[in-house]
Amino acid sequence: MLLTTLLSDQIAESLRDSILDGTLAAGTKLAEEEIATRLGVSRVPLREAFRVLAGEGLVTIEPHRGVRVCQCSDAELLELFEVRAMFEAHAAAILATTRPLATLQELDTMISNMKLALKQSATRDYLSLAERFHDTLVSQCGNRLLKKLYDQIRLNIRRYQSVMAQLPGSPKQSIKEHEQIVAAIRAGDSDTASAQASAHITALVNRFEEHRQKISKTKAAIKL
Amino acid sequence: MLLTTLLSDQIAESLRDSILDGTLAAGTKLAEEEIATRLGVSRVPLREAFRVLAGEGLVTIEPHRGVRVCQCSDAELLELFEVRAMFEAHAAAILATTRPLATLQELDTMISNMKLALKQSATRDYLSLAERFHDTLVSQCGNRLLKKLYDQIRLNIRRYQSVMAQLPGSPKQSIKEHEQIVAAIRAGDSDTASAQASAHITALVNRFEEHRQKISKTKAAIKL
DNA sequence: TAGAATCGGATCGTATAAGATTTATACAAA
DNA sequence: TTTGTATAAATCTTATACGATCCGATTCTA
Repeated sequence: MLLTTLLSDQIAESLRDSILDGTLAAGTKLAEEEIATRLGVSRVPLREAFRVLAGEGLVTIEPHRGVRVCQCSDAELLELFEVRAMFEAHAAAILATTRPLATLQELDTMISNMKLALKQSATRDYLSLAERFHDTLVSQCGNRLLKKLYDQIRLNIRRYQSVMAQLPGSPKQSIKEHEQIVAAIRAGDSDTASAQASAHITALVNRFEEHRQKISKTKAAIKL
Repeated sequence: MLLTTLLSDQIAESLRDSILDGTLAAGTKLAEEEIATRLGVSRVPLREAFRVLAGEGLVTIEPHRGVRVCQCSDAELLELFEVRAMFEAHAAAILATTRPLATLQELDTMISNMKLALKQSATRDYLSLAERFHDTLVSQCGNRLLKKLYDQIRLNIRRYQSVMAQLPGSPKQSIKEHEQIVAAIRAGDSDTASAQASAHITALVNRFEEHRQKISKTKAAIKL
């Protein structure tokens, strides 16, 4: 059999997918024996895959206790978003100085399509486009290390995508924010571009915070 | 509570140290058999250690071809410094809003000691203090994820510390820059604090760039 | 009931072997 | 000399088995 990709990488990918889509929920224990037999692989590549996932911050390895899917607290989630805001703000600032025409057109097209999706109530397409918008921002800034670290952040955020998607958002306002970012980049205004990019994420976090407070109040009411 | 450390982690630490201090130079191949026997361990934990180091960006794993110490190009080194500048600028901006008294005093003390070390021509102490200054900046900003990613960046930069330390720098100017960062933080001026922190790194990069150009000119002259 | 000893289960590390891929070497052909 | 191919060697990858070690829980003891 011709093996082009390493088995350990295939295992990592498989487990990563399961963690990101929620099949393996936070806190789930990943028992070596069980998963090895389930995937039909041996312990050696599986343990290597665990190390990769641990490096990505998706699982934690506790010596002699096993591997668990990371449990991300609300505080850590906020830290995640703060770092994400920093990355996107920096990327936007760089783009405002380089102003690559192709990228700007690409961003314009995405915003147009977002408007279209919104008009057709295609929420799924809309969210997909929004995600691609932000990825493009960072991908095109020219710093590959920046992108690499950003991808790692996004990996962890993606686990909470379903939660974030259900927030009572205002798509119209969101689209406007995207347009403001692109406008600032096109104008070559680094400061404004980074400020807008940062504010865009902050707005998302604020909505999450409000939602979380409602939830905790509801829980408190139930307890009474 | 973790009573024992995993052998794979000990191996990773050992190899990491050797890479950082230059014992294992960039491009060196890390043959499984050879290193396993040299360290007196078996290959399973060694392979796990390789995965950890790969996640830290210190080695690259080429399927069926082995593991090599990463070769960092000049362009990648510049990217590294740009990202580092972003991190420190962001940390400084946060500190300017929180202004923790203890941290400010700590930074003051470090600068005093830097002046002292400079007066005594204790270059080693001076560089060590400068490094701690920057670490403190990021450690005290309150975002642990930020610090975690920053540490990873620093790990890679540390490999080139000996090169950077030999640059014809101006310690007096450097100390002045540190003072300006602290002053901006104390004044609660986020924008200035981040700008100063960023400029401080940019100054370092500029010195590196000038030095690199001299080197390449020298090499070109030799070839003629 | 509190603390110590014990036991089961899972993880960790080693050793060994077979399968797969790359690299080296030798040799023939252009 | 260069190019291409076939074989061999070396190394990496994966599988499997076994013992050692550690954690958690249960049981025993005072």
